[in-house]
Amino acid sequence: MEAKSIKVLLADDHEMILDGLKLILEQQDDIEVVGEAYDGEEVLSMVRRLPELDIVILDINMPKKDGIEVTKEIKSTYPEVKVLILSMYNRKEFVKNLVEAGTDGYILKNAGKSELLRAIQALVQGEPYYGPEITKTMMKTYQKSKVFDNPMDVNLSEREKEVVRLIANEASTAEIADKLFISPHTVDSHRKNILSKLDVKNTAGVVKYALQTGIIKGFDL
Amino acid sequence: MEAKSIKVLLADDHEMILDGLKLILEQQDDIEVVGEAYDGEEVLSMVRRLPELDIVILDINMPKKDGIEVTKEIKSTYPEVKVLILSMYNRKEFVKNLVEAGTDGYILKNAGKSELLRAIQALVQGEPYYGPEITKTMMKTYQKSKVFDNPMDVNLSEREKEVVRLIANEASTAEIADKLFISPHTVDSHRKNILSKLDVKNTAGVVKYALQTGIIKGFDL
DNA sequence: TAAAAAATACCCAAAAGTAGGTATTCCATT
DNA sequence: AATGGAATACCTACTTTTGGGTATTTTTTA
Repeated sequence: MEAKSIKVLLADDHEMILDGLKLILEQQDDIEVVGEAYDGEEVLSMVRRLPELDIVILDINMPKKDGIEVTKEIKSTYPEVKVLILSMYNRKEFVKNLVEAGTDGYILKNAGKSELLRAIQALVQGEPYYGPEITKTMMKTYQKSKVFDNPMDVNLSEREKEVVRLIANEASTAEIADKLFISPHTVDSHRKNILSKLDVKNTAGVVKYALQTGIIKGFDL
Repeated sequence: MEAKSIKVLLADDHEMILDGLKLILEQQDDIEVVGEAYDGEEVLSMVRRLPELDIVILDINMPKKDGIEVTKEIKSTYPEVKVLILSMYNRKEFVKNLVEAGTDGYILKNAGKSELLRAIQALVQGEPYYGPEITKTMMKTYQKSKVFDNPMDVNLSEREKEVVRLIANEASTAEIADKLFISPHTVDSHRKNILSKLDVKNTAGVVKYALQTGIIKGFDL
């Protein structure tokens, strides 16, 4: 007999995905969806208000506060609440940051329903769950970066992120300098630092990174 | 009483989304999911094999053949089958191309379950259905482009798409020329044509377009 | 088969980005 | 008080991209 059902909070800014997930989970008689949120801040306020919450299922790219920040805040205040990340992408920096933030699980959206349920079961039993693709990514990264010599933090400063956003919006160095009220020389310096931090070769790499990590949104027609 | 249920074919390369959609639709007693596909070619072969199919629900970004191509092929052979596009993005070129391809409906993934059902109902009654955001996009574009003077086709040729992919993968003009066994001059020409076709200012714009339209995948760590 | 579209290739010049430095100031954390 | 990171700014030099053309060949389509 089921002692009590697993209480889940869902967060995704795509309503349809949210609806779908909800149905998948509600089909299970040992899972109960106790809340839904559309952005990071909403998640946090709901976590505060919901006692006995077992699992929070988070999309990485959410308005207001992204999955990484939300995870950190949840884990610092309610470490017993499990956090499962559901993401479209599989970028090494993501995985790294999320593991550091204290995520308990991470699966891709192109995983199936069965994997989702497996992940949830793992989490309630206190085990972490990382999907096979994620595991592969971690392995690769682990092999390459000899862990010790290069800490290689891919954390851009706020200013750098600002520059990245402008670059991705097709601004030139001169235009960026204008908008930020700084010298073009400085923008150049930022660009150089960004290239080396992200380990990309040129603007193309920066833009790709910006879109993939959600530093800029895929929307803006 | 229901004369007969609406037969739907689902296509999306993200299994979880597929599972979710399936559940949403199967909850409705007048809708029947008669097939699921993970890529464009699969969709086409299923459409051929499934008689009496009413609606195909398509993601734009699919492996092998994208939503636009699939729509065109379906519409040319089976014009009575309704095509509903489900997309993450709302880019004006998308909407334009899809309308031209003969789509019957287009909604965003951040629309809700209710809108999905409404769209399906509209389609079976022979009416087109475009979500509110899409309509807004169309209005905007319509206002700006005085329709007559600039045809402004945003259809990149295959070769151009190849170049775009390489650009987005951080290749320089010289490197692209090498890989494609053509002169750097030619690559330059392609770049220029791409910039003007996409109406973007620089590489950043090209990469953004590539990612947003799925010309390149968000995956490749 | 004629016309249009796509792919190819080149020219010149200007603008922008990349790569290697150095250096100062400000701010936070030890 | 000191170390270190972040932001600022400049220098030289080289590479790449962009913008303005023109032009030939191949492929597609009307």
